[in-house]
Amino acid sequence: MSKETFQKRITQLRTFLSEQGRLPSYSEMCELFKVKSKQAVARVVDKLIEHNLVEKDSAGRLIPKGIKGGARLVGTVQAGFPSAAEEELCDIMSLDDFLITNHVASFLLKVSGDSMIEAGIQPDDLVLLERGKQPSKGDIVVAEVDHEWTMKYYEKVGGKTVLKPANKNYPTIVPKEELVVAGVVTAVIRKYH
Amino acid sequence: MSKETFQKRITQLRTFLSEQGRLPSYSEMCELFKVKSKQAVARVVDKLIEHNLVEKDSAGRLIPKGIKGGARLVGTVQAGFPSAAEEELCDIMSLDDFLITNHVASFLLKVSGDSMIEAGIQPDDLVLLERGKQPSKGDIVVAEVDHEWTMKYYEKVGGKTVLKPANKNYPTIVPKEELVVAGVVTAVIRKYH
DNA sequence: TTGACAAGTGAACGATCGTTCACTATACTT
DNA sequence: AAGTATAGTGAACGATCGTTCACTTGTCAA
Repeated sequence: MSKETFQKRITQLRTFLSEQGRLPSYSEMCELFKVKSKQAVARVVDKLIEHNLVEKDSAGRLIPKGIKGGARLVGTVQAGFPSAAEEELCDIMSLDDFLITNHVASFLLKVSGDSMIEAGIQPDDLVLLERGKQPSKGDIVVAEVDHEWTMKYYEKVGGKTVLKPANKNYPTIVPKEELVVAGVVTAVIRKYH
Repeated sequence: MSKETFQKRITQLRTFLSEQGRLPSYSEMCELFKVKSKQAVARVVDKLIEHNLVEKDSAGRLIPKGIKGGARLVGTVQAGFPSAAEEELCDIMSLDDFLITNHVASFLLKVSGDSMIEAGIQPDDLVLLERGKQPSKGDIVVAEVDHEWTMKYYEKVGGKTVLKPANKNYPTIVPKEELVVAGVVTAVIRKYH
């Protein structure tokens, strides 16, 4: 099979996966690849496994691996875009898998206010929170302090926990009564429209 | 079936999905749910479809819908965390699906330099680019200008395209020879470690 | 206590699954 | 031109798929 044909079929699989949420069966791949025999498909699948794009479970069912839903990570802004030829070599990265390490404890909150603007967190950004994680000095946390919710830097001053904004127009918060850290910010996501 | 049992089973499905990359078959759900009959599973599936968590394709195979890999979107920072009781009601959002609208034309680049710092884009952030999209005034673009790659605001001054940084220490770029817009920034992603 | 509904059992169904067989067609090398 | 992999064909296989049957058990309200 030519390299171009193989790449085209990977794209077809990727499209099917993102549309159907699963990999096609062998018969479905026959239609997809315009071939009439499952044996032909089986050879393609073997090649996919060689390239670490899919896996097989114990019953022979296909599990997506390198072929998942994310975007290609291709380099840096300075280096610019790779040529079309290099593109295919790059890793596909699922943003879900990349950002979310603890599925059950992760939440998204929309940012309101500009108290963390100097940390590059703007109003209407989304922050990914991991609940129950122990915050370290300098982490950004979402906390309930004196019955109000806020997002700030988690800092220690003289053995006492304080919450520092990343905006010089706001004061550092020294909790009077109670400080409940609800979660640690593990990622920031901003989408442009 | 009690509400708690149902929620537990949704969690089991979600775990299976994120581990195996697919939804379990009816027999596998029998083991997963600790029941012995597929009829029992079929009723659970019907309930999942009612709640819009999964779909069935024409052949009866299950397609994940509301049950996908993302994180729960639960509100705003000001409002804080919902109570544990409310949590389950929230939408699960796949970050892949949310951020990436055009799979084949989307790429990730790592940001180098601080020329967009005032737009909340810091060094080592990731930007999601859509290649080939027509930029509008005010969009952030990655472009090759006079043989160098850079990320800037896309602006028009007197009918001519210029690239403005979001950092007052950098000058506006007026392209001398050529300006090639490689892609428009559609999202910014920052991960803390 | 009884009745009604929900949840689970166990067995059967045709359809499709992934695998494997022997064979043919195409492409490329020597 | 002959030889050799590579790619595709077509048919068969047992296993598992999702569906459906009649039936039993569990739960809660009247």
